Amino acid sequence: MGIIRKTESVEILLNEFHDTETALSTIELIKRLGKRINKTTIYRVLSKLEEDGILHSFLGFDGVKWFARCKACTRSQHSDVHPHFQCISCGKTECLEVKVNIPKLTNREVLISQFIIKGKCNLCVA
Amino acid sequence: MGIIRKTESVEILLNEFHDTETALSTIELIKRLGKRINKTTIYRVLSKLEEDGILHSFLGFDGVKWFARCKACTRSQHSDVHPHFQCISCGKTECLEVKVNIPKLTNREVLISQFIIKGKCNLCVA
DNA sequence: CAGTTATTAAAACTCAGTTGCAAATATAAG
DNA sequence: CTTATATTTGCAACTGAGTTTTAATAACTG
Ligand SMILES: [Mn+2]
Ligand SMILES: [Mn+2]
Ligand SMILES: [Zn+2]
Ligand SMILES: [Zn+2]
Repeated sequence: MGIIRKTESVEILLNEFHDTETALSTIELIKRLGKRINKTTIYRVLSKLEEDGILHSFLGFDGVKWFARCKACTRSQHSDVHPHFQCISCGKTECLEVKVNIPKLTNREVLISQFIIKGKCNLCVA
Repeated sequence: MGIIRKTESVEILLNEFHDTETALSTIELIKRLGKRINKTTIYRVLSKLEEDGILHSFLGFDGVKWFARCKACTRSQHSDVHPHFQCISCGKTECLEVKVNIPKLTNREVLISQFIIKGKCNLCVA
């Protein structure tokens, strides 16, 4: 059950993602918006936006949840299966628009996969 | 600074991994050993064994930490860069002995990567 | 065995995320 | 515009994995 009503919280959160291509962690969003929106609401709106295919999420190396805008997903079809890149220097975390090769596994059914890469981003490589 | 002394805790924990090829979560290990070893000690010994290249770790989809035996790692060289498979039915989590293709990224330095796949294991596919 | 140093248990703590519930507000009906 | 109703929100309390602190204990060294 995704978003039904266009509330202020929904608009504020959508706006954060409107400005940027990079992913945002729940922590960062609470830091930015915690005075305007209760953290419970932030978590709830984010997961509703994910259900609606507007955002997708993944876990960073530290186990914190990150969200990023979807390109072409709907409520029924989530097609954002790309790797994510996390920079150890500046923290920037982004979607990598490349195809993931999921290895052929005999006798196993693959449902979801998550590929996360840690390193130095284009701005932080010396 | 890895393991220096052969203590009972170290032996008990190593023994858990000796029996099995599959990964074990910290949660499962605390459930199994929590009456014999304090959970703090479990966490500490596990991370020391990881430093020594005896175990390697990764985060499951729920953000819980899993550990598995290394094949050919040392303190200085961790070479366990394979995907991990987590079964949604039985919970079994295992190392996949296949090569991961890390996508070529321009202007970025790759340090670590984690690839985790969720699905149904060989025993649970109907 | 005795001295030194690493390791352990226990309890308190941290912190991301969740739950329950009453108050607030968006939306639709009249 | 006003009212009814169902969704959404804020707050406070909670959960649970993992960490920190400190004093006691056990492993190594000679
Ligand atoms: Mn993405
Ligand atoms: Mn493995
Ligand atoms: Zn960077
Ligand atoms: Zn299974």
